[in-house]
Amino acid sequence: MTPDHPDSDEIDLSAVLHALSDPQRRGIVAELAASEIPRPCGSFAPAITKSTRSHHFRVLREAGLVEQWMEGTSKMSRLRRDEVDARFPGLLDSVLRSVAVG
Amino acid sequence: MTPDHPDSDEIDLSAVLHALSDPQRRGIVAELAASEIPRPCGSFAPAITKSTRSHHFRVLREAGLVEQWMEGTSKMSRLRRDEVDARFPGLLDSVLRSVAVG
DNA sequence: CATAAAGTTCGATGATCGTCGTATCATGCG
DNA sequence: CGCATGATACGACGATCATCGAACTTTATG
Repeated sequence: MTPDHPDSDEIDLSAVLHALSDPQRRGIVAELAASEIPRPCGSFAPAITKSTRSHHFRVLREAGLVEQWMEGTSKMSRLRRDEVDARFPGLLDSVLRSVAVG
Repeated sequence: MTPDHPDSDEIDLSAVLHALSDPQRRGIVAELAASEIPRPCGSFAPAITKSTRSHHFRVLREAGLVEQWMEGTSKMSRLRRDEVDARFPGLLDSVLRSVAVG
């Protein structure tokens, strides 16, 4: 796997919770969870700048929440649901359910 | 309720996740969940300073995770498990289970 | 090759964070 | 009252954060 993607068993709880504590990033994760088909970064959070979005994706990737790979000129993103679930069972589900609530 | 304690329906997800993203605070919450009987603040996280501990408890209280009240010269703390569960079902459980993992 | 599109990188800026030490406040006890 | 105890308030410090704009890289396409 490309660099900056931690292995399943190296996903850090503090990093995950910190990554999810930002509403912008939580929105990206929620969208990613809802679509299930990989999408380019640019199709998320259109209200913010390219550089800010790039920063958010880096945080998500380094926390282990998202896998990314190049496809042409686009960088695709996928939610690492299974890996996160394997490390912290139920955490992602409860957070995603909470996003819908409040 | 004393000030700085948000109502159940006002508990903010970002605040909760941010509060739980700090290992020190996560340890306090885990201890609080394990004991179930209220304990004074001073009996937690003995490695850090009083003022730092006071800061952490304020973050936890303002996030809605902990309720505090005075008892003599001690300030007691209780995990607001039911209130947090009512707002974000399963979230606290999954985080506490994750604390045990890694 | 030239241009366009999609992201990254690099400061920079203002805000927030975790930690500390000291001073302060409230309560209990002699 | 005077003193001890438990906790908060107030700066202060370095670190990190979210955001931005401008410059750069990479890939595709004319």
